[in-house]
Amino acid sequence: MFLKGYLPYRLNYLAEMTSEATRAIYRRRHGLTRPEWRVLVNLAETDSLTATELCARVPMHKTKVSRALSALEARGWVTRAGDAQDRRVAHARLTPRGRQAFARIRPEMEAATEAMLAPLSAEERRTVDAGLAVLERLFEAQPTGRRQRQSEFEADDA
Amino acid sequence: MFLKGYLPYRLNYLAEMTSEATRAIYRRRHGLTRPEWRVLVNLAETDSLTATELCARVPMHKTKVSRALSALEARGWVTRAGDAQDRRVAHARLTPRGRQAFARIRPEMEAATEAMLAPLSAEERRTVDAGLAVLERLFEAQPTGRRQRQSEFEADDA
DNA sequence: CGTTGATGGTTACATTTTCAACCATTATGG
DNA sequence: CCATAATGGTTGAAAATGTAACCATCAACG
Repeated sequence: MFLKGYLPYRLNYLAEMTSEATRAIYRRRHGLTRPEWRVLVNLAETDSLTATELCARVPMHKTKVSRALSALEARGWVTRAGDAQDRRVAHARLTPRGRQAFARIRPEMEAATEAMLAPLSAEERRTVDAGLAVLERLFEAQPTGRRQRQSEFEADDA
Repeated sequence: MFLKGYLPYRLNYLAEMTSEATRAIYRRRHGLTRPEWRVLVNLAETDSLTATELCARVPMHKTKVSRALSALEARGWVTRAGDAQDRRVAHARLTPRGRQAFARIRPEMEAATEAMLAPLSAEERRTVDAGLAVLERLFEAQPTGRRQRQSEFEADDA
């Protein structure tokens, strides 16, 4: 059969399934879009990041990052400060309220993920991890045919 | 670290990476959206399907399926015929031109996928397959917490 | 310096997707 | 039968995304 067993299909299906529970949390419960949530996570992990650094880390297209930052700023969760050396760049960082929000949401997200994976044994988790690691190495090792990052790539959740 | 190693993130990243090459084909070369391509695949595999059956197989939200069918019909690749028993349902099937189109596109899609996976050994492919199979079983076995299908779920490519 | 080209980031516009409401038809239950 | 609810499918408006163009600044080089 053409469809089943086809790799991009399988990955997209699983990505969607695993994202469902967490999306409900950041989206419905906290009114965040996916880019906003991802930017929030990355800002919480580091002290401050420019939009370009966020693009590389998130990873997402710069327009999404730009809009996510604007939305989070409007919400009072992020501030942006200009750079002294290079006046093109702006350093974004979480406000205290932003950090509090992240501290509230993060455990909900982790709990939802863990609940979803609860039925898996340690052995099974290793099997999953090994499979994904193979593909990750593939794209790490073979950047050919792949846009030089900052691409309009999309990745869900946290 | 919170972000890396997080399952939905990893799956989405890989889904996006593996979808990139095939998307360029159905989209740029053949002017199809993702829902249209997926509907095309499923209609090519079976003789005829109703929109509801497509929703279950694709799987995608019914509005996407509806619009994909309309687009393919406008393109002359699909026809829809009413049901004798139940006048709400319509059976969609590919026209000869639709089948020809699929026959043209399919090998391109398969070649792109195979080219992408070419660096992987048979052993590595088994590892990938085993990992994905674990997760697939998880969602097969545990339909709890998951909308009763026909959900607005999204899956890429073929 | 002045021109040219790259880079960081935003904005505008077209396309897609989501969400809810909707129509038509069929099932259900007094 | 009649009312109510459920189902198959479509549509419209709002939200999100993709794409390209754009502005400002900086870097390179004559």
